[in-house]
Amino acid sequence: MLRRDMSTSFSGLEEIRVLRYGMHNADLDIGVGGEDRLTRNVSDSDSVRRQNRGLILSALRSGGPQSRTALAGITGLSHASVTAIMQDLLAQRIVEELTSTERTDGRMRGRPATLVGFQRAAAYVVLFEIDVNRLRASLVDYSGVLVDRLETAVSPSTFVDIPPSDFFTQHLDSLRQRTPQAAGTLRRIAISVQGILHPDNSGLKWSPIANLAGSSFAHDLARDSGLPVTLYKRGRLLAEGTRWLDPDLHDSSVATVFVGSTVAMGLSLHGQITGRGEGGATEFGHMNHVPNGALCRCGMRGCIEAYAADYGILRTSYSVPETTPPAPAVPAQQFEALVQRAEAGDRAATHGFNLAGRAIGYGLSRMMAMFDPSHILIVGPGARALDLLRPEIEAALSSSLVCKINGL
Amino acid sequence: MLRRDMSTSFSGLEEIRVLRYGMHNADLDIGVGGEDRLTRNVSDSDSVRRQNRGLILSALRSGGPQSRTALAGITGLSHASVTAIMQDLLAQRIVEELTSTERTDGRMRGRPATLVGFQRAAAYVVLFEIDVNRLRASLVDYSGVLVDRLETAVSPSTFVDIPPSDFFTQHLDSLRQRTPQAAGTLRRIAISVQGILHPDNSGLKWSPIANLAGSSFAHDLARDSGLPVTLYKRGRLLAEGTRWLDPDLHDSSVATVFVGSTVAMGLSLHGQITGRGEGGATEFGHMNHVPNGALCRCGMRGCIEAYAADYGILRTSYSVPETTPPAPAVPAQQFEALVQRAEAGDRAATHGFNLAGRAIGYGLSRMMAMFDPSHILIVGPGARALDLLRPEIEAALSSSLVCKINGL
DNA sequence: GCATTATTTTTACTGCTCGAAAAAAGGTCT
DNA sequence: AGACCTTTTTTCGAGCAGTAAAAATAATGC
Repeated sequence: MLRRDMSTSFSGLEEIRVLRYGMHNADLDIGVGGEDRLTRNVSDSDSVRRQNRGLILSALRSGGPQSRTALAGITGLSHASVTAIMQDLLAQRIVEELTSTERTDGRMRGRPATLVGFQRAAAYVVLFEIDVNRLRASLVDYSGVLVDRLETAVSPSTFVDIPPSDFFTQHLDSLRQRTPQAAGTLRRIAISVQGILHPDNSGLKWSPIANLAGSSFAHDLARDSGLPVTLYKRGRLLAEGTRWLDPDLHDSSVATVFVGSTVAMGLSLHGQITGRGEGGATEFGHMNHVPNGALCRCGMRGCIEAYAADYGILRTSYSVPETTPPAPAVPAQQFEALVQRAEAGDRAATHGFNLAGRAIGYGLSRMMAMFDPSHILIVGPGARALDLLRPEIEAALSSSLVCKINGL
Repeated sequence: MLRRDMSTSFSGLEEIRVLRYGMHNADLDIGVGGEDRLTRNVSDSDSVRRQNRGLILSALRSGGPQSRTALAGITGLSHASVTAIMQDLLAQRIVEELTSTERTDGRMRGRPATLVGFQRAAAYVVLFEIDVNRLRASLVDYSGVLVDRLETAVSPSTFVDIPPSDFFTQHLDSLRQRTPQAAGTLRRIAISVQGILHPDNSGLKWSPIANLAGSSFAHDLARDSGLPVTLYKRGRLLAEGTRWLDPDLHDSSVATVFVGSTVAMGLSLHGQITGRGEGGATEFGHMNHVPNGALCRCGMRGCIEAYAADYGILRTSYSVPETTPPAPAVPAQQFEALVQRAEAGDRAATHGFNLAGRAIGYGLSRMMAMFDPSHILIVGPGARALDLLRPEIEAALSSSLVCKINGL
C-alpha cells in the first residue's frame, strides 16, 4: 500500500547528518558573493565556475574524500576543470589532499590517486535545536562531524527568567570554551525552531515553546556573537538532512514528516527544498484535519498536530476532552509508557494512536493531491510508534485518488 | 481577509494568453538541445548562452517588441551581449527587426531605436482544450496571437464512435487547411486535459471525460501528425498562463484555481511551475474535503470537486442525494441559470454555492499549510459566481493558522 | 553644416571549459 | 637496476562566453 520507504523510521535522524545542512556549501563561498544569484539572473563565466564548484563540493559531501578523477566522472566535468577548481579550493583551504593510507580497490597498477576531502577545520557551525522541553547545542566541523554537544532542559518558565538570546549566547560561549580551536573559525549559527517565522528571520511570530515568540532573538544573537544566524523550521532541516541520508534521496522528491512534540513536514522536490518562503518549510502540523476539532497548541481547532503530536495522542488516550488546553510539554518517558501500553493492547492507548494515524494519513493524502513524493519518511520520537500508526495512515491514504489510480 | 488578488476573476482566462505556453521559448531552441540540462548539470559557455538567450526571449515575450538597449536594461546583460544574441536570433529567424512606425516616448533625440520582436510566422502551435462537453482547437502564432479556432461539442458517446486520436487528427487537418501558411511551420501540439496522466505522457490513466482514458491518443497523434504532442493538465496550463498575465505574477508564487466542470489548481513558486511530476499540476480537485462525503466523478467520496464543480453545486442545489452519481456534463446555460437563481436569493441555490465555497476554502487553507502563494486566482466558469462563493471561502480560510498569524 | 544625443556595433580583454598531450608517480617485468 | 605499463594529474592552446570602452550610426537642434 504505502511506499516501502515510509517504513524507514529514523527516530534518531535529527542527529549528526542533519547538521550537515549548517555546513552547506554556500556557507564557505567566501568572497564569491552567492547572493548575487538572487538579484542577477545573468549567466557569465563567474556563475559557470560557481556552478561547477558547487557540483564538486556537493559530490565531495555526499561521497566523502575522492580522487580528482572520480570527481570528474561523477560531476561530468573534464579532468582539467576539476584540477583548476581544486586548486582554487586548496588555496582557499576549503579542502585538503589526504595521504592515502592504502589502496582499497582491486586495481594496484598505475599512479595512485590522491584523495581530496574537506578540511575539517575549515569552518565550524553551531546548531541549536530548541524543543518544548529541551535545548540541544551542537558544534559541527566542516566535514559534518559532530565535535561537541550540550543539552539543557527547557521549561515554560525558562524564557521568563532569561531572554532567549542570552540563553543561546550562554551555550554558545560554553561550546567555544570547550573547543577553543573552533572558536576562531566559527562561521555560522543555525537554529532549528518550531513555529511561524518572522518574514525577516529575526525571530518567531508564534511558537509552541513558551515565551519564545515575540523577541527577535536571532537578530540579537547575531549582533552579540558577530556571526550570521539563521532560523530554520524543524521540517526544513529534516528535509535537508534526509537528502544527505541516502544518495537515492538526494535528488528525488521526499516528504519528511516529523512526529513528536509537534508535527512538522519538510518537502524536497527533485532535490530542491521547497515550501513556505525562504525558510522552505510548511505548516503541515497545522493543516486542518477536522473542522472545529480538537484544540491545538496553536489555539486553532482541528489541526493534525492536535491529534498526532505527543500531547494530542496523550489527550485522546486518557479520554481528556478535545477542548482541554494541551499540556505544555510531554516528558519522553511518559510518551514511551503510552507506546508500551498500546503495544500491549491497551484499548484507550491504541485509540489514541489510531486517531493520530488517521490525522497524519489524511494530511498525507491531502499533501499528495499536490505533490507526488517518491519517498515519505516518518521521523522523530513518534516514528517509534510507527507500527501503531500505520494501519490508519494506510487506510486514510487509500481514500486518495492518486493512490488508488497508481495502485499504491 | 483574503488577498486582494483573489478577487480578480479571469473567467475568460483560458483564452489566448494561456496559449502562449505552447509557444514557450524552449520550443524554438532548435539544435541547441535543451534536454541536455536534465542529464548534465555541468555549466559551460553553451549553457551560459542558453540561459541569457532565454532571458532575452522571456523579456521579449512579456514586454513585447523592444529595442536592444531596453532589453539590456531589463535583463542586466551588456549591450554587446544583447547584440550578439540578437544576431543569432535574427539569423535563426526567430525574431525580426520592426520598422519603427513612430516614436512613442517623449525623447526625440539621438539615434532612434530599432525595435525587435518575435517573428510571428516563425512557428505555429495547435492547442486542444478538451472538456467534458466541448473540444476547442486553436492555432496560435509564435507571438502568442490566436490565428484560428474551432469548437466542437463533445458528448459521452463521442469517443465511442471515434478513437480520440482520430478526433484530434480531424481537427488538426481542418486547422491546417484553413491556414495553409501555418501548416509548414507547425511545431508542436499541446493538449489541455483533465485527469491523471500516464507517466509516459502518452495518454490518461483516468479522466472525467467519457471514454478518453485508456487509449494512448497523445502517442498516436504524435505518430500520425509527425509533431511533438504534449499533454498538460488544465491546472498546469492555467498556472503558466497566469504567469504571463501580469508582470507581477511572472516571478511570484501563484495558486490558480479553476472552477468549472472540474476543480483544478496550478502552482507556481517563485516563477517555477511546480507540482506532480513533469506535468506540473495537482489533483487539487480530488483532495479530500470530507471523509466519506459526496460521491465524486472520480469514484471516490468527499473530494473538493464533488462539492465545488458545476455538477456538485447542481446536485447540492437540487437536494439530490450526495451519493447519486454525478451528471456526465452540465450545460453552460444550466449553470448560468443556477448562478442567477442564487443571486436572486434562492435558498437552495445559495446553499449549493455555500458548500462549494466551503470546500474550496478548506482546500485552499490546507494548501496554504504547505505553500504561501502571494496570489490566489480563481478562474474558469465558476469565477462567474465568485461573489457567491467568497463568504464561505473566507470563513474557511480564517480557520487557517497561517492566515490568522499573518493577519490575512 | 556641425554639435548634441542616444542607440547599436565593433574591438580589446578576461575568464571558463574542454581536448589532447605531456608530466608525474607508482608498480611490474626482465 | 632499469625499461615498460598503467593510471592520475597537470599543462597548453583553442574556442566561446561576457564586459567595458571606443567607434560607428542616425536622428535632432542651432
